[in-house]
Amino acid sequence: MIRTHTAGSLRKEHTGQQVTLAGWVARRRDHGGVVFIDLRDASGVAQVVFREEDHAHDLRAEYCVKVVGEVRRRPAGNENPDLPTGEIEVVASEVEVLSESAPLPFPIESRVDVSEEVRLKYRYLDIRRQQIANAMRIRSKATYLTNEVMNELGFVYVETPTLTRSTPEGARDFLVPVRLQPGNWYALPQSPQLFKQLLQVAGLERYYQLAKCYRDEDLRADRQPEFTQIDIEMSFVDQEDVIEVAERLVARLWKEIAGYELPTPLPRLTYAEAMARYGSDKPDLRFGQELVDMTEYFSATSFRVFQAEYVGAVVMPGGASQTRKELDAWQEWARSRGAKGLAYVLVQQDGTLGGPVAKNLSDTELSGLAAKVGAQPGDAIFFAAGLPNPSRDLLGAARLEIGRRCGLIDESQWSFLWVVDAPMFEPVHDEVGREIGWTAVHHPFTGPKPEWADTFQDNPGQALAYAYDMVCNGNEIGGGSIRIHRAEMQQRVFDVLGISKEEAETKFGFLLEAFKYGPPPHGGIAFGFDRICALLAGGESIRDVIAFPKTASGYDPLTGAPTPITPEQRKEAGVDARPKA
RNA sequence: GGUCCUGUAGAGCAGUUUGGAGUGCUCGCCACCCUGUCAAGGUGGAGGUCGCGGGUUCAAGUCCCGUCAGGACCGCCA
Repeated sequence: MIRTHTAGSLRKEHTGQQVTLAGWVARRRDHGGVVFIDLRDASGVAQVVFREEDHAHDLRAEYCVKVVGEVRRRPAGNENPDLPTGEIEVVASEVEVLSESAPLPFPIESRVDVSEEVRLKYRYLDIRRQQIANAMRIRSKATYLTNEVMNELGFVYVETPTLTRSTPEGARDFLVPVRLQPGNWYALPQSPQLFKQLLQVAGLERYYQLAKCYRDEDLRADRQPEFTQIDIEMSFVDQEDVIEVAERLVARLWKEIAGYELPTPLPRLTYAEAMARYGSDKPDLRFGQELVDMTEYFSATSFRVFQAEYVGAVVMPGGASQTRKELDAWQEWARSRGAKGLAYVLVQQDGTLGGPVAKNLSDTELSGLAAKVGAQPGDAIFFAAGLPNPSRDLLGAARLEIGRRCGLIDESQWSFLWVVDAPMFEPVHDEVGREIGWTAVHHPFTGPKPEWADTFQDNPGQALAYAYDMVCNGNEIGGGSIRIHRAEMQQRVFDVLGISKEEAETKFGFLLEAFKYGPPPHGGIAFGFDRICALLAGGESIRDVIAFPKTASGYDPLTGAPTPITPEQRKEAGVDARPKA
């Protein structure tokens, strides 16, 4: 090594030692006769002092330098208690510029926000910033811990192919042309789902992998076209076994990285309960404002809007003092989510009820309303009425918006839970809204809960899946299920989904074939590793914990990918080859 | 596919409502001064395709149309 010490490790115990440091010029404070340089390397920062004969005047921000000097205690009164190395400084006797830096496209040592686009274009500079570097280290630590825990629990790490077969279900595939077989295409895996089940047939019993997954769908703040899952599958288990492994993994990650003791076993909500109380299948339990079911309360109402299959309410504390403009903005907000609007009643300070909806309600309805929904004087009550699912979705979204706007969410808190007993199927609608069949909520290999094993096909809308999602602070961070391992049951699921024997054979034939050879009962779970890291790093976006992320249009500002290909590449790749009929 | 927000010097912004000279702020950059700073300080200076194209107008950063890029959301993501 061209250095003898790292900058951030120097302490007063090193006083008197001759050291050689190597790193970057983080800051320069030039007083003419004396120049201070904050020298940064991966370990931290140390102050280097230059006297006028040392030519430090020409050093600039982010020059890469080697410095030889003597560690000494800072003169009394000049210590910096804010720095770990603040008791000492290095008096430079020699400085060598290892490489110069052009003027920076954005400041590295500063707190100002820089647009993400510029940061991503110069991501290598962005990662020099402490916050991003820290996020990278947190992710690294999470990777090590995951491997540690899974190893301790006896799991076998298996890598599965990233050039594989296109699966017509689910998300859009990224496709890769195959030069050796023009007209045929690989797909990048949306997840290793089928492989991990095959590994159960293979008898490995406990499989895991940090798996890259690829989905060609529109992006969001928490979605990238390529992302990483902690993928886990186990044989001879039921739901409790998978949940226990999942909790041990997550508990270790949060304990070692966030210093948080996971309160295991985690609380559980059924899907139905989560939807009824929070209007979400991934409720954020860090605040209250639960939904109130008002269907019964308004069962005899003469107000047309509330003569609906479902009427629900959510309370906004202090919401009665909103201006007309703010209340109109809520309507606009609801319409932007596809709703007709968001009915509201304002509870005035004297307890009387105001707002356009109030005059449509009877005296009886008005008199008990505030008490029924738990509203105090000064609050606003929002209502949604109509079909249960979209109404609850709207109220659930309103609840989150209320939580954010009213500052009800304690950001220092962690809230974990399981959401279990999700429906197995949901109806498929045609263009005019008629139900024309069923689709799997999870995927077609998800088993029914034991009590639905024999009857799910008779009542697909009611049947519950043997599935579980882990939720943290309103984010689904992992989800899994107990799989179907019997051909007979799988066939009944395909029947419900309207998948013919021939179709199933074409799409999943290799899995069904494998299941002829003594498949063990099995189940598993997959965690969104990027989201977990983002939560642990305290970031808003998973882009913060991905070294080289892409923008919302799938563009990489650094490399410029994706790019056009040359006619030669196009020809050779066989992109335009006609498949044999 | 849809809705909304944003685009002005290397970075972060103001200016756009009510059209009138590229008008301004903070940081950075360059030169000089400065021996105890740590977001150092001081003096001076450079730096602009107001995203791009078109239109209206005597005149457009500002108004209109289109387009591109970034962000957020809906659809989508088994």
